[in-house]
Order: sequence, then structure tokens, then C-alpha cells
Amino acid sequence: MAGKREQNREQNRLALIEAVLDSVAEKGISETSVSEIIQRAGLSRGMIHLHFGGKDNLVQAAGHHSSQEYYDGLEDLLAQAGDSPQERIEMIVRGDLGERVLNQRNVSIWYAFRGEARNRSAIAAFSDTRDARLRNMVLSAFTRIARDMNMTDAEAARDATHGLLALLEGMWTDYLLHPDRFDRDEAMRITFRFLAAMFPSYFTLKGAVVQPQT
Amino acid sequence: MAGKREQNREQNRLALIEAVLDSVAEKGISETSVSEIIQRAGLSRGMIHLHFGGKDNLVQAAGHHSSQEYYDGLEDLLAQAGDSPQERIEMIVRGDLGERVLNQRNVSIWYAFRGEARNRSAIAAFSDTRDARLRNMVLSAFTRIARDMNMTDAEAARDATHGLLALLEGMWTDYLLHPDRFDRDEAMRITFRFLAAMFPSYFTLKGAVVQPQT
Amino acid sequence: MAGKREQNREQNRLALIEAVLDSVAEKGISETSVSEIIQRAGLSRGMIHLHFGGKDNLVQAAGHHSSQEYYDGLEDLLAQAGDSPQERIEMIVRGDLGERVLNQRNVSIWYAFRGEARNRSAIAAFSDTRDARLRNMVLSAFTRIARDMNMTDAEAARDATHGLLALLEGMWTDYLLHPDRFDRDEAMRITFRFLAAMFPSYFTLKGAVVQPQT
Amino acid sequence: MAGKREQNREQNRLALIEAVLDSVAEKGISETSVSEIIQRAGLSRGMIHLHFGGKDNLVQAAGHHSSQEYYDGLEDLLAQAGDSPQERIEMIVRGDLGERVLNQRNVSIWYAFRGEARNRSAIAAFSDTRDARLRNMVLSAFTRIARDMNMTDAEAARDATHGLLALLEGMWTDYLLHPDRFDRDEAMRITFRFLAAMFPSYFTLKGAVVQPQT
DNA sequence: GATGAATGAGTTTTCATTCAT
DNA sequence: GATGAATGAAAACTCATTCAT
Repeated sequence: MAGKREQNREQNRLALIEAVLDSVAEKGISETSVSEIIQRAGLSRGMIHLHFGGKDNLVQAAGHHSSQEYYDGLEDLLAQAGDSPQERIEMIVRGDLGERVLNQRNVSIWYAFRGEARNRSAIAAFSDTRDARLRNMVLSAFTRIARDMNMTDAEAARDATHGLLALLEGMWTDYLLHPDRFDRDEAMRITFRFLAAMFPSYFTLKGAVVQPQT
Repeated sequence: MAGKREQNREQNRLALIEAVLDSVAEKGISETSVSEIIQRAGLSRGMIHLHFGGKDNLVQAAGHHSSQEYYDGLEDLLAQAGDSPQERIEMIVRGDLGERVLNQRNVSIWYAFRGEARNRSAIAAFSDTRDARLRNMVLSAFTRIARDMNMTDAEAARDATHGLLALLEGMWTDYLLHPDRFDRDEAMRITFRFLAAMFPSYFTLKGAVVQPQT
Repeated sequence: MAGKREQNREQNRLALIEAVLDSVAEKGISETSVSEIIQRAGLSRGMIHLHFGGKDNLVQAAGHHSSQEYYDGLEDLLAQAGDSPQERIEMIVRGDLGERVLNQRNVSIWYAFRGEARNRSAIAAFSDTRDARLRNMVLSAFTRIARDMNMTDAEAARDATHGLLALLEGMWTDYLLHPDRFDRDEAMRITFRFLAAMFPSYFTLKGAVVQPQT
Repeated sequence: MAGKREQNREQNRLALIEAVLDSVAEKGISETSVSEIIQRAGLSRGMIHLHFGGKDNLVQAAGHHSSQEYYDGLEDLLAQAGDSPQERIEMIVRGDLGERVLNQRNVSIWYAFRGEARNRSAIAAFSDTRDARLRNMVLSAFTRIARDMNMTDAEAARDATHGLLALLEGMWTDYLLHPDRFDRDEAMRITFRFLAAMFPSYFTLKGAVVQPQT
């Protein structure tokens, strides 16, 4: 079996990354030691330096991996979304606030990495390109809606984009600080309330208005 | 002179706290070592244990200090605000997005502590009690507005509170990740756009509507 | 073809030995790691243990190889030398200070092994047995000269041997410490000056006096 | 006692250096680990990094120290030497081959440091200035002798200097490789034989001719 | 009270060796 | 036979804390 070793190699790389993410989520970055990582991964000490050349690189790779997973998940969802702009936006909101993405582990990891300038900037390069794509998707959806509504306010679509994404970010922070009392439905309702207030015939408290607006 | 000693004591305590905050802002929590702190403060190694009994306590005190400063600043602003609920809310928004509060140092510190908060409950603590006070101020303002508007939706005020605070949080995250391209006026406009959409006769893109609504 | 395999085997052994010598010359013994060696040799990690049973054995073999090369070269030269004792001595001097033998790589290797020799008796060993042969060649040449000169001083030949070899050693050290400013001709002249001073009618500043002394 | 701590600090620095030199002499550089050093010095692990910032720096400091001791010792001797050039040269020879300087420990250390390019070049900078001073002392002594002898050969004094120092180096190598069979008197006799051969009325097999030469 | 040299537990890193493929 | 991923003992280094001065 020729590929087995190669396959195992990749498996171990991934096991280390997952171990880092688990540890970061549970104990925080500063308590994520090499010993902690290898114990969780059930691998040997030397492996980290073999595959990543050092702990720091591994931690960064883990940050990269986590960010990649987030964007991949979101883009998967969008591929399934309907064509109307409001449906696409609804999909993003539901994705971003859904259990698969917004959960204790992810939120802890996300904030842990953001907490230190070092990791922040290391991940930023990659994250920003993906973020820009997401931002543009939202922006083009809002632009279509604004055009449909014959809105004269040139900044409305851009502000709505910026505002929606900021609101979703804020929900994540909420979750981080109060995971016990966080209410997913409430977060969703608040978000749609914001959308409904800005684009009344396109959104309701429950989500997108799917029927075409006459 | 006993008073002078006491005064010096307090000065040193503060110098250490500020040194921690500077270091946390610049290097992050995990690179904020005792050596880093005393070098910045220009004080001796033993000082930390003399005044705080250990590094962890000092870091915690620094976090506490930082959050206290934030809420103190906000309350100062509120003391100057008009009586109307929309003015009080405007004051909070302007305070939260103003230069004095929303700047690189503060944002870095805030996120650094949050990144570790999950694991160090001691750090998490100070974020909470005060948080409730701000939340209640906003909630009571929105409740008054909702009552004025004869809103039937029982959750509107609570949702608006939650939404506004989340939006502001999101703006902070924006600033954290892209301090260079952050536009304070845009953030303000977006926030008021959200408020204006929900409470049209109380807010405009520019801020609170101060005149009484007939 | 069985012979080809055998040939390849020998090729790999040699490649490893040369890689060790290159690394020792450039980086020193303590920085000559297995990784360094296999990278230079372009062979696999396991090869070292396959052929030599471990790194230490390989390093020792490399030292042995290097010293063998030195003595082989010297004996080649002597085979070409004239019969007279002064010619044989001249040959040794020219060989020892010539480019083929006295060059940066060799000197670095030589001193690197000597630096560790005291502690690793295995390394010390190969420096010794061969050394005796060289010493005896020189000694017998000087003994013949001393007898020819009717020297009464019983120790003269032995002292001359010891002195000449020490002088040559000293020249190597000179080269080691200042390869840039080392002057091969000067080294040669000094050596022959020493010989000419001790055995005036057998040596001049230029080398051996070849004509028979009446 | 104000200076006691400072004094202790210096004592510990020195203890570490001596421990390194002992270990290098006995076990060689590659087996001189931090654990080995602190055990010999009876000090704590952290001390090395406190005083020297790392093992490498300590090892280099030790090399520096050893070299300094050598030159200091030699210069002390010269201060006691007579005025005549032959007496000064005799002093250098006796110093260099005497027990205080030429002993197992020193020779092992000297060659260990020379064995690796890294240490060699690190010490070279300092060593070379001192070496140049020594070399000049010898050169000026030989120059005076050559002038006294009305020697026409312009290079004689320079060659004698170079040759003498090379010969002494060679004796050290001898000692390194065969500490058991090394004979200090023989080394001395050979060296003076070389000097006597070149400057007959100034040196004998026993040393300098002190009486003025008519 | 203040200092900063000293400690040593705990962390990251290196690297010769092993062994499944 | 050859490979190179995997191992883990041992190495270097960091750093909060202590305590003699």
C-alpha cells in the first residue's frame, strides 16, 4: 500500500491541529503547551517539530485551519441558497448563527486567536481575502435590494452590509461572554428585526420574504 | 511623612498596572512577562509581589482597572447627557465609538482579556457586573421609547438593547481587525441608521431627535 | 548484477564519509548532525545505521578515512623521492606543506578531530599508529645524516625528528588560525632554515642539498 | 556590607566559567552540557542565562577567559625577565613550555576551542591582538640579535620569530596527543637546539647565553 | 520597604535511533 | 535493501517567585 504512509502523515498533521484547537478552546492559548497538545493528540513530542517545525507554526496553522473551516462552511451553505438576494442574506445569517458555526469551541478559538496581535496578524492575511469575498456577496445582495427599492441613499447598501456583519460579530461576542444565557433564536430575531427595519418588504422577524415583491 | 509614602505606594501600583496594560496592548497577554512589566514601569522585580502578591493578581487588577475606566468614562458622559431616552442612548453610542474609548490600545486590551477570559474566571468576572449596569441603562431608555410609541411588541425594547450593544461590539471588532481602514463617522452613521430604522421619530442618521415627538 | 550492488554500497559509504568530512570542516563536529550528513550526501536517514551502525561509528570512520588519505598521500610522495635522506626529508616537508595536504578543509578536519580526541579514545586511535610510521621514516633519515656527519650528540637525530615534526605541526596551526595570511613559501623557507641551521651541508633555504657531501 | 552581593555575582560568573573549562578539558565541548556545567559549579540552572544569556555565550566567555589567562601569565613572566633579547626569548620559551601554562587542562581546552570554527573565530578577535603583541616582543628581540650579529639576511629575524612560535605550537600538539610520553625537558632542549643552531653565540641547548658576546 | 540575584519547575526544542512500509 | 516518518530521552531555555541584603 503505497499511499498509506503519506495518508498517515496527513492524519497526524490534522490530529495535531485539532488537538491545538481543542486545547485553545478549553484552556486558552497561554495554557496550550506542547505537552498538552501531544497528550490530546496521542502523538509523540517530536512530531510537532517534524511536521510544523515548532510549536508556534503549529498554533498558527491551527488558526489558519479554523478560519478556513469557517469560510468553507459558509460558502457551502451559500451554494445551497436560493437565488433571491434576501434568501442569500438569510442563508448567511442562519449560517453564522447556526450551531455548526456558532458554538463554544469555535467562539473560544476565534477570540483566543484574536486576543493576541501576533496570531491576529498571522492569520489576517489569509482571513482577509476570504472575508472580502463574503463581504462582497452580502454587498451585492443588498445592492440589488436597494436598487429594487429605488433607494436614493447611495450608502444604504454599504451601510447595511457593514452593519449586518458587525451585528453578527456582536452576537458572537455575546456568545463568548455568556454562552449559558445566549439564545440563538433571539439572536436570529434581533438580526432579522434589524433587516426588516431597513428593508421592510424583504425581511420579517422570521427571515427573508421569499415571495416576489410587487 | 507618612502620606508621602502612601502616595508613592499608590503611584507604584498604578505604574505597574499601566505597564501591564501597555504590554498587553502591544504584545498580548502571553508575552507580558514580569520582566517586561518591570522594565516598562521602571520598578524592581519584587514590587509586583509586594503590591499584588503575584503576577496573576496584577494582571487581573489591570484588567479590572481597564474595565473600570471604560465604565467610569461612560457614566461621566451620561451625567452630561440630556434627560430624554434618545439623548441618553446617543450619548452611549458616541461614547462607545469616540476616540477616548475606542482606540487601538483599549481595543487590544479588551480583546486580549476576553481571549483568555473563558479560562480565567477571575478575569471574566469584572466584565460582567458592570456590563449589566450599561445594559440596564440602555434597556430602560428603549423601554421608555417603546412605551411612548405604544409599541405592542413586548420584546422590541429588549431586542433593541441587545441589538444595539451587539452592533457596537461588532464595531469594536472591526476596529480591532482593521484599525487603519476603520471610519469612525461611518460606524456612527450605521449605528444611527439601525436606530432610525427601528425608532424612526426618535433617531436620524445623525443622532437622536431631541425635540419632543408630538 | 551482484557487483553493481556491491559497488553502489561502497559508493554510498564513501558519500557518507565525505559528507561528514565536509560538514566537520565547515561546521565543526558538534554541528555535524545526522540530518546535516544525509542532506549533504543526498541519502536517506537509515543509510547511516545500515552501513555504519550509528552516527558515532560513521564519524569515526570519517576520521580514519581522512588520516588514511593523509598518510597514503605522503607515502605516494616518498615513493617518488630520491634515495638520499635529505631528499626524503625534503619530500615530507614539501608534501606536508603542499596544497594537496595543507588546505582549509584538511586542517579544519584535522583540528576538529583532535579537539575531541582526548575524550573519544576511538577517535584518538587512528591518529597514532600511522603517526609512528611517519616519525620513523624521518628518524631513520636524520639518523643516517647524523652518522654521515659523525655527530657525537646521540640525541641530535631524535631531536631533529621531533623538532621538524613539531615545526610542521606549528605551521598547520598557523594555517588553521590565519588561512588568509598564511604564506606557503615562507613556511617552507622557515622549515628549511631550521634544517639548514642544524645540518648545514645537507639543507639550504631552498631545500635539500642533493649532491653528495664529500 | 554593600559590595557582598556584587562580589558574589562576580564569583558565580567565574565559577561558571571555570566549570565550563573543567568540563571542556575533561569531556570535550560536545559533552559540556548545561547540566554538566551547573553540577560542577554547584549553581542553579537559571544562572547561566542570568549571567550570560545562554550556554553559547558562556562557552565563548570561557574561551575568552582561558585565552586571557594564557597571555596574562606570559606577560607576567616577561616582566620578570632580564633585559637582554636572549633572556627575553628564553623566558617566553620557558613560560610556554612550563607546567603552569602547558598542562593537560590548558592544552585540552585550547584545542577544544580551536576544533570548531564557531568558537575559533569568536575568540580570534581578542586572541589576535594579544598574539600580535607577543609576536612583536619576540620579533624585536630577534631583530636586536640579528643586528648584533651583523646578519645580512633581512628575513632572518622574522623567520626566526615565526619558526620559534610554530615550534612551540607544535610542542603543544605533541603534548595534546601524547600527554603521557611528553617530556618537558626534551621539548625545551629541542627548542633551544633550534635557537642555538640559528644564533650560536646567543643560545645553547640549556637556554640563553647571558654573558655579553665579545 | 525596596531591590535584583538566585532558584528550579516547567517549557520548547533537538536529534540519534528505530522500524513499518 | 532502502526509506523517511515516528519516537522520546535529553538538551537548552524561560520565567514567576523567593529572599538575603
